Amino acid sequence: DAEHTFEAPNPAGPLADPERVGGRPKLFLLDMFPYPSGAGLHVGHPLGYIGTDVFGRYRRMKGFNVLHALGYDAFGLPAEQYAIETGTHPQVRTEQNIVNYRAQLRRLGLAHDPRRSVSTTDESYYRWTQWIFLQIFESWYDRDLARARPIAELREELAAGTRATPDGRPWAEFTPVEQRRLIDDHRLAYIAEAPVNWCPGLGTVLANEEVTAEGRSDRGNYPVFRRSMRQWMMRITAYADRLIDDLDRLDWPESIKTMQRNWIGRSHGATVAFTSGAGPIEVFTTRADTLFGATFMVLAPEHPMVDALTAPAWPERTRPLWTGLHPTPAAAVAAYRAAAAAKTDLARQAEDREKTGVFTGSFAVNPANGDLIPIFVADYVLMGYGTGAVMAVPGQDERDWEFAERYGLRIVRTVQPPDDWEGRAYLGEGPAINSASATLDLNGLSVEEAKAAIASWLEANGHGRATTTYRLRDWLFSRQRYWGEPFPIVYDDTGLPIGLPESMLPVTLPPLDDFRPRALDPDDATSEPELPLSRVEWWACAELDLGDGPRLYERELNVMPQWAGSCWYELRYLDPTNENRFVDPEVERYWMGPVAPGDPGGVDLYVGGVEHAVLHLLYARLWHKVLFDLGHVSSSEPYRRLFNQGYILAAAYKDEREIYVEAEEVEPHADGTFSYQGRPVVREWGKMGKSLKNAVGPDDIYADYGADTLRLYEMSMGPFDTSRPWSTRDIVGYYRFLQRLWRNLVDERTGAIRVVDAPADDETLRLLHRTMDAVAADYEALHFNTAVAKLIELNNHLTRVATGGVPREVAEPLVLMMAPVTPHLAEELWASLGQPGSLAYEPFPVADPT
RNA sequence: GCCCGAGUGGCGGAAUGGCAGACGCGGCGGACUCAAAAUCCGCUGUCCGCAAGGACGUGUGGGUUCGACUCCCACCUCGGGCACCA
Repeated sequence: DAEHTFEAPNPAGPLADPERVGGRPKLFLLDMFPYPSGAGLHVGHPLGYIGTDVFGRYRRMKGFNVLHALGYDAFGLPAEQYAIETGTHPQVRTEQNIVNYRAQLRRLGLAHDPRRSVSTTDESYYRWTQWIFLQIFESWYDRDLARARPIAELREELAAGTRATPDGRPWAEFTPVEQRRLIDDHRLAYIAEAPVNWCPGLGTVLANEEVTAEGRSDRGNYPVFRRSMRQWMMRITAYADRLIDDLDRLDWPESIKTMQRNWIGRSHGATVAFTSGAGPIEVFTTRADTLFGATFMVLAPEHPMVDALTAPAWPERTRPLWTGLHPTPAAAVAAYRAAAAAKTDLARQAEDREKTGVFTGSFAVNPANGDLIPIFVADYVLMGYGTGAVMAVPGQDERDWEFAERYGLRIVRTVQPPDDWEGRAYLGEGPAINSASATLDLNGLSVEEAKAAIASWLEANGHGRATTTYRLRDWLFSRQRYWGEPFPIVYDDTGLPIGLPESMLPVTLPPLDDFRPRALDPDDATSEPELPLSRVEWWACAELDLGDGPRLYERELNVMPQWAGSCWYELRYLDPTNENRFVDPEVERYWMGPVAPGDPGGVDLYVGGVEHAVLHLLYARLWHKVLFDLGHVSSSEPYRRLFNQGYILAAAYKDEREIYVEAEEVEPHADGTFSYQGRPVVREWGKMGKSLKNAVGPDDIYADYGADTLRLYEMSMGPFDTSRPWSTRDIVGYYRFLQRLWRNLVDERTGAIRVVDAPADDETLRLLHRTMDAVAADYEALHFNTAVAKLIELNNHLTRVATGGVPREVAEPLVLMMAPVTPHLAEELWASLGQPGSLAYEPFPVADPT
């Protein structure tokens, strides 16, 4: 039955077919699944899908049990934005879009297992997204064991006294609410009042990863404001080390690994305590060796100690430059803080990095030499990194040098620069200088030696210790929108969150006609988010029996971010109809389990664009690691091998207002210029899509040339990992090739097969075997463009020599070798050659070694 | 500024130490046709030459090697990522 050709058997569970699993090797192939946008597919979308399909078909012919499926990532802002633009409900819109996508993709002949095509918006899917959320909510990170554990175990340890409470009080003396708060503070999914990215234009807060360097929203390009709000967070920082270290075990492009490493931003250094009138001020530094050169301190404006450090009056002879002409330090600090708070990240960028700050009126003691050093507040120090305070060493830090110059602060070099050094702060290697006291002498030591020496001195004297900090922040996980997974969380009258029992899942998204976020002024930082789900009064407050009789609870009214569903979809592909578990453990072990010591396991090949380097690919790793820690999966990473396919680029045209015009309607001129509706436009190349108005739909291509030609063309345009410009004109060459191939094997007038049983000549045989070798190697290496070139060569040779008919011993392997790229044509030829059934599982031709 | 990646005909690209330009587009010429399309055959890096043939040629400059698109050094250009992260 052709309908079931590409159904991959599981070893267990509802899709089990142990006989067909047999002793075959397996291949789990995965594409980054699409958002089913209303605009439909363009020819750039399926490039990756075709590539994985060719590879999957090839491996199937090599005897592999291949799992290849495609689902839909349909929750989230893009789907909702589109629904708002078209005035249709997201539910309706999403269903229509998926139907449309399925139809368009079906024509491409992708060998997917249709039983496994899930949508993140299906109740049967997001029930498990909520279930996994609860697993995360009900877990904490045990730093000693470096893994997540069930929260119940933390409660037991606290109750038994084997783990101390933060303030040392016995657990039994905590009130029930205090106990819950303490537990909640340890959860991997937790609620916190924290600085977040508030985007009024989208009506929601956003994750750091969704905000551009310009301080605008990744989607829609609206301004984003830093603001403190109470939100759900995921404790991704607990996993920072493992997320970095385990990259070494992954077969991923080095560039993506580097991006993740940079995003996590691990720095080894030391925290050093400086004594002050308000108590010790902790700073983080990667250059503790320069401690003798710390001539002032700087705190972020939001630093909690700023108030306590603000002196009642200016010390005598404080320079006007330091006071900003304010009568008191308090006035100066208040004015500076107000100015800093009013700035968006955008404004901070626009200021061109000019360092500003204000003196607090108080001093700290440099522990190395006992010097009294002034304490400043300045916004070039960020509260979100390290301790939010720095020891300023202008001699060895460019930013501190700039600040010191501007405010006339002392500069002491503690590393000897080369003789010809004409620069300012010196960051390079050199012997330590000016770095000795009665108890410590670093002079003459190299940077590394000095770091080691001072680390032990700090530790021994109680002034500090070695520490590691990360740029990575916890993941902001709630959104003030409608079209997302509801949290499986309710609140009782304490206002503390309660995870719903598994029996109450799914918490279905209630129908809501007025799903739009309230229109807010995108530039108004002070506006408040409004939760669309709060409009559903019957739902927002629910009577539930959570074990102590029916009571009223408030539901969580935020929804999950669009990334939630994509954090685990590959696992659901494995066991899409399982109603008892998100995935059967045996099924997961079969498809994703580690195959050797040191192998993290995971999907065998994951193909997608580079744009998810620090979003989806980081979040999915986090979820997977939590599931691994809790024993729900055997693989410690979701994606063993990652491959970034290139993009299809297309010419885009901008008019004199810098606005893109419909590329299809642009007219080229003989002199190389272009015009649109009579006005001149300028050409550029960019990723095909709606925003550049340069999308080419697949339907015309299907109509003119057929799906096989489109597949063949996209695979031939260039290396799989390289972006390449679309050129409709070039397609005809591959169409001609397929026609030539057809005519070589089939008489066009009679429809009779042009295959002869006579043996092929030696030259043809040699070429055939060379081709079999090379094409297999190319498919294996994802070098589809060169595989096609070699098949064309073989066919061109046959066109020349086999005028009386093609020997069967050449025709059959040629058709089989074509099958991964052009399956429709190959199947037809295979049938014409008198072969029964599909060639999908025919062995791929193997070259005769002689 | 820092970190990646890439520069080869008119165009997309091939060759990863061994005949540079496979394969495709486009172009030129020819066959078939009343004609056109389709198809088939031949040519198509640049320069000199009627030709045979010769010289030059993989961003630029150097180096390693019997031999370099390929390896090394420096630079230029383009693309991507990060960017007050202490």
